[in-house]
Amino acid sequence: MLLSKYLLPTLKETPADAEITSHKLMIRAGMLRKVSAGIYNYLPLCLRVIKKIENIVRDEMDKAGALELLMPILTPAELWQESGRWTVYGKELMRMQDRHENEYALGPTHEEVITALARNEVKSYKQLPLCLYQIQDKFRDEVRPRFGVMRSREFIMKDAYSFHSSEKCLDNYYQIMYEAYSNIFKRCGLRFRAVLADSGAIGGDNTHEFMVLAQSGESRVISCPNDNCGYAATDETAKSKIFQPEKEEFLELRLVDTPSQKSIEEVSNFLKLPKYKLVKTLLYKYDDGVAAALIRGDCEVNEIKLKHILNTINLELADDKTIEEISGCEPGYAGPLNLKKQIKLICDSSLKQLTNFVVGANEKDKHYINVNHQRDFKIEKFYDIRLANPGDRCINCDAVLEEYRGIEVGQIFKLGTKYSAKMNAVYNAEDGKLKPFVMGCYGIGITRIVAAAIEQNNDEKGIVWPLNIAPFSVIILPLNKPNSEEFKIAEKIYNEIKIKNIDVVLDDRAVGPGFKFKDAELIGIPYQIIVGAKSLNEQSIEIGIRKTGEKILVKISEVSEKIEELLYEK
RNA sequence: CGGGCAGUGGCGCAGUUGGUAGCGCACCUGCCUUGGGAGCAGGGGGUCGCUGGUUCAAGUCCAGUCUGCCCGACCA
Repeated sequence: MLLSKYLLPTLKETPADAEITSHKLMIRAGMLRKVSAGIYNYLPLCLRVIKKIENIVRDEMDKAGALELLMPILTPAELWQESGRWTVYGKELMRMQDRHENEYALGPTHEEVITALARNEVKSYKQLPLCLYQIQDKFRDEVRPRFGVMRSREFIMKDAYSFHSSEKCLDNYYQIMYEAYSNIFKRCGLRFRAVLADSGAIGGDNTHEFMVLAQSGESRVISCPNDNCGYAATDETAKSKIFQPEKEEFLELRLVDTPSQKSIEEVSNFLKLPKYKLVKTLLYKYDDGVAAALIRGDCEVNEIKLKHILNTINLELADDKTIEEISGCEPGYAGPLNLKKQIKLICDSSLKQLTNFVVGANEKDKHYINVNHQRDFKIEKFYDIRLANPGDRCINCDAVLEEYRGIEVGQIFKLGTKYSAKMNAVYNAEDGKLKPFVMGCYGIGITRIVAAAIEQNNDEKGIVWPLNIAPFSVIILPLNKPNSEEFKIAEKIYNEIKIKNIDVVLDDRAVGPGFKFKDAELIGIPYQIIVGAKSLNEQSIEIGIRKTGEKILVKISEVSEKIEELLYEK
């Protein structure tokens, strides 16, 4: 490839609306241009990276026995209605009508389409297991697209779906996919962790997210530093152990004045009691009802966990009016005793050991002290609704948990029969009976990998591509003007390397050396072949290594050999 | 959806009390230069987001509207 014929609009200045490193660099390096909010042109340099990643993904998917196919982007509403997601998916689903006013959605994921395909085409257990995948544009109408391709409304995703005749077979294949995913991210040169996660709108029980470690990541992961344990989970899912106070002898329940003391902080200071001796009562509205979540004062409620327990997707803290209706008093004094209306109590297990604690009295400016559950109010069951935090202890090995931030680049799910049962996707089992497919699904955000790779691999000069996903492996920089001696040698080296099937680009533009160096560094090509007068006297050129800044002097006659050595032996 | 900010050549920005739309980068032509975004000379490119209003006169003032960005809420 000749750079003079390439579209490479690099910028000296950082665009005003880019916030994170990868977004800035993708724009400056001439990879990305915005078309509309969360919608982008991927310029040629970017597409080369995308294709490299796609090919790694294809290779690993094929090795895992998956078959590539291509489904439509435009999908009919009926399929989404069958699964129930036409309503459940909410506003993120991009919807549209055709001229006959039939409704469609631009696919954000393809469980429905693939399940409908399998329902029609896969009839027998003999055809199972089967895994199909595609690499395709996906649409999600994000509330707030941001950070360039990190959170965009149209993006490229690899989505795979597997069909099995038993849970056991799915478990087995899930493990194969786990390995395939690990290989993919390793080959892309990413530092990542697989963590336990919540399954969100796609559904299913068991799921791992693959997180690329980065400060700019939008996800928070709680992990165990003990390598033998390896526990790691997103903050939505993470469990932990916390400090448990000694049980005390029950003291007499008392109503005390706490004038204008509402928050845990205030009441704790006022009564001179540690926060863990207080119990928070939070009222939540969900679907048509209200529930009270009880948790120790030094802990926070994890709303995702609470959603699962209440089996709802709509959950929000109750407004002041609702609080008054339930507790009979203004917000700040709600408690489990004497509630005006009986509602469901969801009690966190942090209360289990707790004795003689404080709760709101459902009366203005009053709290109860020396409250004990079972004596003063009944708790039928304890749940885990607590947000895990770094500093808590690991549930497996008791080590102190850590926290880091990550970019989610992939997720694998066990769906079970969630979709096949609803959509009546059945096959003939060995015993002659009709059974719904047991399914799994597996996604990778291809374009998000591009951004994640840049987040992890950059310096003050620009991008530093991992070799396997670099748009070009080698860039040749003749430092003199066209038709000079340097240019002729550079062209010769270019032709030599090109026939070896190496991705090489020749910077044959009629610009100064500084310009060429800056661009080569900005776009992050791993190896530069520098052809300049300085070393030419000695019949040598320099090979610059982007990552280290190191320069190796090599005889002109040995350049292509040396390049091969660098590319294939490292 | 709530709060804040902003829309002026491709990009980054300036434009004062209303009075001929400017600068840097990029682009084009020529000369010159080639180990770190060089220099000189010349040049092209704009209905100042849109609609309406005030005014002799609006990028500038007023009203409305659209779009974008940031924070929050939300989120495979």
